[in-house]
Amino acid sequence: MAEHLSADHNTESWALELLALGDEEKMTPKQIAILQAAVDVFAEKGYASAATSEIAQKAGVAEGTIFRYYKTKKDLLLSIVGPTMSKLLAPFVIRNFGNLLDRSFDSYEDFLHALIRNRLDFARKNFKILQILIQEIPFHPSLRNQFMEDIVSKVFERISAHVEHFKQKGEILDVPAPALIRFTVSATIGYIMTRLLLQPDREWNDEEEIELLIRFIMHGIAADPK
Amino acid sequence: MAEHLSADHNTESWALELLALGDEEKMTPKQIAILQAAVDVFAEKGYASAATSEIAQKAGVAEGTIFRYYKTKKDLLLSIVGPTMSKLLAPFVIRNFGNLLDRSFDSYEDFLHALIRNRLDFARKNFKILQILIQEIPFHPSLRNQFMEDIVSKVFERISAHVEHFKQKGEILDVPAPALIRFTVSATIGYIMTRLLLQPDREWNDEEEIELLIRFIMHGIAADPK
Amino acid sequence: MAEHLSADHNTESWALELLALGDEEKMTPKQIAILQAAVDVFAEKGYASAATSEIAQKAGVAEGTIFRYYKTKKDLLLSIVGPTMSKLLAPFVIRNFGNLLDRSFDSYEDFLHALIRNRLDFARKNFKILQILIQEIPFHPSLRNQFMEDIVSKVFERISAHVEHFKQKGEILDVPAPALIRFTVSATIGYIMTRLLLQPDREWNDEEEIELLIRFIMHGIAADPK
Amino acid sequence: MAEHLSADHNTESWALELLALGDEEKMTPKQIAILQAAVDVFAEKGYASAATSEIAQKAGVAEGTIFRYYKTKKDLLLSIVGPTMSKLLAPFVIRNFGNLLDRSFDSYEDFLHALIRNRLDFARKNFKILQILIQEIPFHPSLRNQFMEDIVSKVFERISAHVEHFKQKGEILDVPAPALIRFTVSATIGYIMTRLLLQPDREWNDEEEIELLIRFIMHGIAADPK
DNA sequence: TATGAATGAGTCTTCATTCAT
DNA sequence: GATGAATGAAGACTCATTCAT
Repeated sequence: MAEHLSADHNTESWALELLALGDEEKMTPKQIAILQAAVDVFAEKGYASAATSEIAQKAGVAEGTIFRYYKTKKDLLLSIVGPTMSKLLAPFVIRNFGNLLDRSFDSYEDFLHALIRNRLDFARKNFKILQILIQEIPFHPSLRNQFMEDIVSKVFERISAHVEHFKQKGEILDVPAPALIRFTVSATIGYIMTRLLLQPDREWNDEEEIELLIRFIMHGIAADPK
Repeated sequence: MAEHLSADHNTESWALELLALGDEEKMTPKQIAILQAAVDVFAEKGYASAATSEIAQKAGVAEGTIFRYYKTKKDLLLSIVGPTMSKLLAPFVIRNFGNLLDRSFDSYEDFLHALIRNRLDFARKNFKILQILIQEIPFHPSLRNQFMEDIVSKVFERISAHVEHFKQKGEILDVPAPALIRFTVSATIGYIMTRLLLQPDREWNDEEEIELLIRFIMHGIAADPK
Repeated sequence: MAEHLSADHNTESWALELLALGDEEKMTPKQIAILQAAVDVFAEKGYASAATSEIAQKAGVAEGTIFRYYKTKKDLLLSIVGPTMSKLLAPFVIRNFGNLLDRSFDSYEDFLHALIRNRLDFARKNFKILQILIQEIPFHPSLRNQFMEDIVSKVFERISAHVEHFKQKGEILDVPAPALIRFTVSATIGYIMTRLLLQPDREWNDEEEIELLIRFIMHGIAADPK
Repeated sequence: MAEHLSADHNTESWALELLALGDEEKMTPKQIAILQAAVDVFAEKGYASAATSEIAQKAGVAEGTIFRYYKTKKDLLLSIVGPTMSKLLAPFVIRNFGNLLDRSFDSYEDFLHALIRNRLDFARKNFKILQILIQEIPFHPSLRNQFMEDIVSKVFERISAHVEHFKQKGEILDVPAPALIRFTVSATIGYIMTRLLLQPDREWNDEEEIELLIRFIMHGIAADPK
């Protein structure tokens, strides 16, 4: 699992291997143009305010062409956010053969480091789509369900395994896992959102910030707890 | 400041005093009905997909009546989220006469406790409006600006004052305030969102959870912090 | 029943009394204009090829106005043909109190005479709508069912009563009623359609033609029927 | 003429001989498939609501292929109903060499019998196309003209010849031929439509029904006219 | 003040037809 | 010949907004 949570340049290579089906392979240039234009317009205007005519124009195709590839505007939305939601989940559901898990990370710090870097890279690469996803989840039951059932519960389950593992090793507090996970994930998401959404133009030294964040998560912000 | 960050029953009393102008005073019953209906429909459908006709129907007024009070649909939106955005900010911008701040909280823990309780109560009371606000901020420059300039920067500035205060007292780590604040706020928002949005139906013991959260923020999740 | 099958100038007065609800009373001038325009365009182009924009234009209203009165184009169609279908049926389902039936007509000829005149007048008055009705019945299950169940079977049932009555009186042949009715109705419809549809411009002496038709129905076309 | 009005198994043999040009000879399998699919879809949906894409799919050809054989959708329609309209007319326009007519039928009853059987068989074989034809005649002037000029007037003319013949023989009433023909044809069409369209699932004894129908046409429905 | 009928621009979607392959 | 991707005009329908009452 260390591999698919690594933050190498090919971070998402596993994803491509796993999810390539239906992705931008086997797609015509026009279809790719439609998808990219749709991502842009959905992100800028929001799904409901996005006009298929504008998407078509940005994609350089006739409006009717969109509907050859996607039966409805909603299909277009789902074909964008659906696979990304799966990719969001992917690194957590990779099968860990044998007891790979045990040897995966030497410490919770290492796990955190890989997790944060990996998801930061993922968010950077899929920024607009994630934006669309977050905006639209409340209004599309299918998305909402997929998110709650697949993402929230499965990610929780997987991280839970790690957390319990390190709890048993005595590395982290023996308190309920949900609270631990919520805290960890909140801090991570908070960093990523500030980094990419709130202050994208600030100069960031990611490595330092992540080290600091991990220190916060592990030891808090209280001074010298002696 | 202790007062306006307290979580008493009258938590928002200061808000009423400060922001009453334009609020539900001096409003006709019809206008109040319109606002309430609009909040419901905006929250359920999203601004763009909300029909003014549905709002009118739910409010029990004629379609045209809405436009007597609000020139456009967008005005209606802004009249809902604008004041709430101010209220979101309010507890942080209350003038602290003299050096009230110094004596406000005995410890950062106390400050955190008041902050979390207060904002949780606020979020609970204004749940739907906050939902609308978060949904619409990306699509309305006026909201976006108000949020970035008023909320983000001013809240940051105020919390920053507290943080520096406790940093000088040697209670918290001498690291850049932005990271400290981001971490604190992320953990707080993460709790509130889980509490109200992701798992509202779970049984929550808020007092215990908040205590645990503060312990996390202060001392992290590592076991045996000696 | 002799009354409502009479062919007086006020032939349809009973219908107005019975079916006035929802008819052109309580309608705004615009709604009436829409209905009339729709009848014209549906009859001329057929339902599927009729454009709501053309109906709006002919009615002198905005296109959106149509949809204030009729949720869909199909609703508009049904609101036109539905009531007419009921009126088509009406003269046959009037309650005949007591044994009114027995005394209604002195002979089958009298009955035929009233029937033909009455339905000819009705067809003349509702020519376009009947045209639309016939065109659209095959493609709208709701119309089809209404037609088969209400019209065909109920009209059959009512005429059947008359036929059996005169059969018992020894006026008409003792053969299965369905064949008798089919024959009578076919001859009647054939006359009406030739009269109004195939050769509307020919000069017609309706009274003579109807007398001849009744003679055919009663005694056939063979010469010297001794 | 007795031949082409007979109801033998090869009833339509004359048609094939006469109208084979442009019919299913010299046609590629694809073209035949297109025609058959078009008949099905036109009959089911109506011409205006039929999608060429659906026809192509049902025919197992590409959408573009249809337009290789038929320049427009309307051409496709006309190529279906046009020849059938001719066939509808055919048995009446066969040249009767010499005075064949005189010896054709011994009686008007015989003529009627052949006519009814023949057209019933024809209608059964061409049910869907006749359905399409009747539906579309009002909306296509070319069809309308062809129908009014070719069918109505020519069929009238031919039958008229028979009628006059039997009138002179003293077999049928000496009243205007149009009324006689209209009556005869109405009764015939009424039977065929009931038989095939209104109650196709009922058990029919065609021979008996036809005999009864002829009796009605010849002698009416009045009991014992002595 | 409040109404709600009326508007018409704008939306998504369909589909006959074309044309490069 | 045969394909099917691409087109774009046209269609049904929605909805924020206006205005006479």
